[in-house]
Amino acid sequence: MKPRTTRLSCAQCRLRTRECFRPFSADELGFIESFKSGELIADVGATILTEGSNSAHFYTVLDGWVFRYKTLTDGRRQILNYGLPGDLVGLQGAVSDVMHHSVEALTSARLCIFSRDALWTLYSRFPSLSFDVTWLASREERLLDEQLLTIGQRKAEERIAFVLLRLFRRAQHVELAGERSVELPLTQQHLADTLGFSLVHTNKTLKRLEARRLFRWRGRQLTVLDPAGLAELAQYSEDPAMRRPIL
Amino acid sequence: MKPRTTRLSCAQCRLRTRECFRPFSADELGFIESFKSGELIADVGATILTEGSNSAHFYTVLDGWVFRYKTLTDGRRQILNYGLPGDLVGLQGAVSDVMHHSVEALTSARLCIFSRDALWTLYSRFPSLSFDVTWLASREERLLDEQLLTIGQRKAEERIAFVLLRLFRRAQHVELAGERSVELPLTQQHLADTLGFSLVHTNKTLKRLEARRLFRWRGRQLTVLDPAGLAELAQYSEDPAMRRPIL
DNA sequence: CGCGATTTTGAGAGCCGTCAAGATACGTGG
DNA sequence: CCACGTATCTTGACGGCTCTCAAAATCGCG
Repeated sequence: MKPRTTRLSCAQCRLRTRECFRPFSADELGFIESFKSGELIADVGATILTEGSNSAHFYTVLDGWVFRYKTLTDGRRQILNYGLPGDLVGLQGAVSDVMHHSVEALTSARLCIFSRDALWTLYSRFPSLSFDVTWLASREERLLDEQLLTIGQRKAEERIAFVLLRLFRRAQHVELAGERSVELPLTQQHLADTLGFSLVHTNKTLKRLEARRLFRWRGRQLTVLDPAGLAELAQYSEDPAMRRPIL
Repeated sequence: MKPRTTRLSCAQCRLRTRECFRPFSADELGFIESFKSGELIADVGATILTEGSNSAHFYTVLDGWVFRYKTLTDGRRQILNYGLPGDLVGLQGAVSDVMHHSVEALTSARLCIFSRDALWTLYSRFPSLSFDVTWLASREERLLDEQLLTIGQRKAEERIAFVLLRLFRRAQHVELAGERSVELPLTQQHLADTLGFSLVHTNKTLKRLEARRLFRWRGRQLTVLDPAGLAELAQYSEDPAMRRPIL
């Protein structure tokens, strides 16, 4: 009988069984297995990667939520994006030398650790996985493009509608959300720092939208009451569900 | 608006001789050569890629400036980033299926055409070039992160300082700018759509900065009078010059 | 029950958008 | 070479969106 390890083999990884991820060959799984150098458990608020440092690792989120952010010297903080299970974080630091943003755990989180040095081996031996990495980078870019459009051009109510609906759909896709509701681990301060608004203005806009019965957000529970209305307000276009890669 | 195509060997490509790009092996050059399926000449204002379409190609900018943008249904436009010689555009459409942004020529431009189908061959046969593609995607992500911080958190004067200095440095890096000045092909409307400001407010802020003698922008010529002052205002950190890849 | 974190609400100030009009630059045809 | 039209830039006035400051209410947790 095998000794019980703290880490699951990739083939048994509960994440991979979810419908939203593409299946992998035994070869691929074997390599990823060897590529993986452990798991990281991060408590709420723990800093996973720090801007300006050069990390030896990058990660796949296995469990929980994290977020990427940048700050200015006087403390202003911009949240760039959120990481949910299946998302890759820290690739940028692995490809270039220095991290240009920080990553923090929004909930307690479990991450799969990859060594940066091993990335080159992946590229030389597994074209399919290399392509996956590029796919993931390209998806991140798309999310950033959308966020830039949101912050640059959408008005307050549209911004909130867009960001909440986007997070809801992303959570749904990885089976973290039900048909109408999701447990959102954000505070209004997080949302404000995502939108580029002050906390006060975020709160007032949120209340106005709730009064319009588009959604209800109490405690950690976000309930989407009128998905179509939200989508119309935000000019949110649903993207076709497809099975995506994961490292 | 009608595209013409020509052909030029990659080994002789004048872009590659510039110091800012990494050297390539004969093998790599040979493959890129076969990978290249022609050149596209785009006139000022020509649309190179369209959001929602699925393009069969992606491109490297050889000459001129282009920009990526997204729009809302009522015409609001967010410029996401600019493409200068050496930059890759349209990779996202090649990796996923549909383009999620549009690309337009800011000046008349010449682009190297790559067939999307050939991307897979590149990944299976040239790990080094695959890694380059990922490097380029990661660099684009970094620029978007910065822009998100700029639009979300920086104030009007800081935003303009940051964007102008960033464009100036990028142009310098590819030898499009001199020690103190560059020919910027943007209108104030482009800048406004980049910053998320109205044209009027952009103009007034621009005048205020010129009055502080940080730069002068007359006609198409931008002259940086006080780089250190600009950098401090914008909290712009120079990144070390390094030789970067190009496809 | 008490404390810190988070949320909520009000008031006043200021940044930024819209509207409008004029000025300047540039290309084209007469 | 000038006239004219279009694109771009500039400036002023005014309204509104968003910020800051402040304080109270609520929640989460030991």
